[in-house]
Amino acid sequence: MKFESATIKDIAKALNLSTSTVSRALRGSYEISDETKKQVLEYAEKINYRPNPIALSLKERRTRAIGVVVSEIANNFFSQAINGIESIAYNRGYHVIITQSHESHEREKVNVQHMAARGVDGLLVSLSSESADISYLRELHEKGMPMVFFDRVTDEIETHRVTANNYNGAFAATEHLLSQGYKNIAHITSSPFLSITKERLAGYKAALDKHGIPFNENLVKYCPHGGMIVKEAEDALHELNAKKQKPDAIFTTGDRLTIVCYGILKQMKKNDQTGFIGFSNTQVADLFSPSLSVVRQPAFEIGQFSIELLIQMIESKRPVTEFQTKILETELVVRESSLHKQKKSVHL
Amino acid sequence: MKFESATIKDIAKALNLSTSTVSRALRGSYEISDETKKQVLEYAEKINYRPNPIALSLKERRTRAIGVVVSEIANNFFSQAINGIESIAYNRGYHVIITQSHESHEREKVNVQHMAARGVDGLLVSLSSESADISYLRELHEKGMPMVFFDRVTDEIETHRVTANNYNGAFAATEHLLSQGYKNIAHITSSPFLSITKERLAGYKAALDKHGIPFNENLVKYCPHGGMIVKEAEDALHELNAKKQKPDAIFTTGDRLTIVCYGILKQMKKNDQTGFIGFSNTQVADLFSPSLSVVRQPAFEIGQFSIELLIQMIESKRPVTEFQTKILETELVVRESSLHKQKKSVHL
DNA sequence: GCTGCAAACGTTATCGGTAACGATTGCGTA
DNA sequence: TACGCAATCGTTACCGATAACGTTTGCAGC
Repeated sequence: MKFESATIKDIAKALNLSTSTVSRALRGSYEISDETKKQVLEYAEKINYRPNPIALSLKERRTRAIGVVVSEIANNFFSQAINGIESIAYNRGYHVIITQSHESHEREKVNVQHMAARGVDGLLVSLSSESADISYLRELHEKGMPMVFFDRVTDEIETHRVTANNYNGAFAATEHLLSQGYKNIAHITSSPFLSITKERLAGYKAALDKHGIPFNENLVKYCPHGGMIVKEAEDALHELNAKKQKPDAIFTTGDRLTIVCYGILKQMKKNDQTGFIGFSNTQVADLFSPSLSVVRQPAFEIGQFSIELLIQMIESKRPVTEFQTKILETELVVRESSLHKQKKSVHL
Repeated sequence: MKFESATIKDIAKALNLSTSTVSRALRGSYEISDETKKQVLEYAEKINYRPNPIALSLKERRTRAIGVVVSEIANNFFSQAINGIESIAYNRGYHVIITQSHESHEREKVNVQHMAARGVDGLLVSLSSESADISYLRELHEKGMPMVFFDRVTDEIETHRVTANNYNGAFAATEHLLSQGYKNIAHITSSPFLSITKERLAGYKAALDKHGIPFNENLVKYCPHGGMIVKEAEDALHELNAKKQKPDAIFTTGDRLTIVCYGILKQMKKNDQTGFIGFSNTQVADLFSPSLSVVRQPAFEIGQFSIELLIQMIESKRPVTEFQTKILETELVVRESSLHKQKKSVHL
């Protein structure tokens, strides 16, 4: 099967004109007489002519398309960020191509290279948890492909970055748990390679430090696939539970990981005894039982900032050399899960 | 900024050959001497040559890209369906371009037409709730664009369709509520234009009929935007609650609408008294309180079937004239929310 | 030596569109 | 009359790749 569309040539033939005359008439060039313009426009309208974007891309070396790589769209943070991206892109005349890495470095690479070859004008990248080697991105960047990192960023490539204030978010969450009287706070987090993991760990440590609690490495558990592999989270929780001094509270990172851990905790019937808070942008935290306290990231705004910066780079005449790192504040939303046991029991 | 890539011309110039020789050498043509082939391949490897897909698309009139339109990716059903689509497309060498209509007919049209113009080889479409007029899709279809409808389908266009068994799913859910002793079952659903709405309503009616309960039109509430506009759901629930004979159970359709309604019901403090079940593919139904009974659709498989059929059409030599409507069974997952009050109180 | 033929490569048209450049026409003016 | 110029349109090159067709070799065979 083949999908055929009217071309400028069809118009030219029908009206006995040259293709360039038709082209100029369609673009309203002053060189074309009003009468010819009218003829061309009317006929184009009649046969529902649409310029072929592929031919245009080839000629103009731009596609007005922007590529996005995230780990999973079935993740509230990313789907909200994508909505932010689209909200701006749409009005600026750009189309958004979404791809998923599923936390696989290989998949990420294939997607990025395919989009690059297909001529996207720029890339918005949130790295997969496996992506230690990003040389392929660096090459692309050196060849002049505009890119902006968001959420999971890297300092190996000099360009714009947009993230939440992961340090502050983690600090606030940890301090909140401390303020509720929890003293033995575990931290379940994603791949240690990720920027967000490091920043959140630093915030967690700093809050402990401020309140004179020594940092205990054994209370930090890494789930490299961020909750995509449930067993990683199960193992983490069971290991924590096997300690002689069990943690009395848990602080998790990552939308998916938070939900998964909370589910496992419920299965273990520990969710009424253990303080719990996590990074999550879920819209149903209120429906959980106990309702779920979260650190909420401004995902929509992160998406908006990212694409603003990207479009700015794309449309810049000169190569951009000054890059900014935009950091947006998170929001601590306290619900039942992180309140102290005594206080919680009032609610239940 | 501009992103430059090596072309066949660069190779030709460097090796003092013509572009066609290079082209043929790269494709391993018998017309090219082994020595030349070796030279070309080595140099291509060295400069990391990748054929320009845009030029190829222009020439070959195919892109190996498939366009998908859904209402929202932040919807468990759709994100799971997309994962199913990708799982097949990836292995068959197709790339997937995802777009969202946000339940807007206009947006859907723009997205589809852009993808068509950009030369996707085929389309996977789940209609927006506003899409009463699909003439633009019919035109595209008549011009030979392969398309498969999934989930929200139409019988105005003769092509493959893939859906869940919405009738059976609704029937089972309603009958289940009846079996729990509920007698006054409300039905909150999406836009009346949608195929899924009609099918589910029919299943609901049939179950009532089977059990001798008269159908009451006032117990059916439509939320045309499927939960995207929360007020629609609020109004529906408040209207139902204002009746002198309040419904004792609610059956909802749509991932988003189900979650939204359940949240409102909780706000109204009615969720412990009202039986509740809804179409949803959420993975956190267990975490809700009371845990949420759902009709689960085989979203991943629906995605897989859809793209299988689409690729089949795309790669068919002759125009396809025999179309199938694939209907996959749903799964009734009973949890606390739909159990009868007495039984439920045991659990709480 | 001439012809025939195959091997190995170059030329050119093509996809659809844009733009630099050329060409033709009519008209005003020296 | 001839020249310049504007108005209006056509020709052609180009973007990157492929493929039909053409061309240049060298060598075998008569």
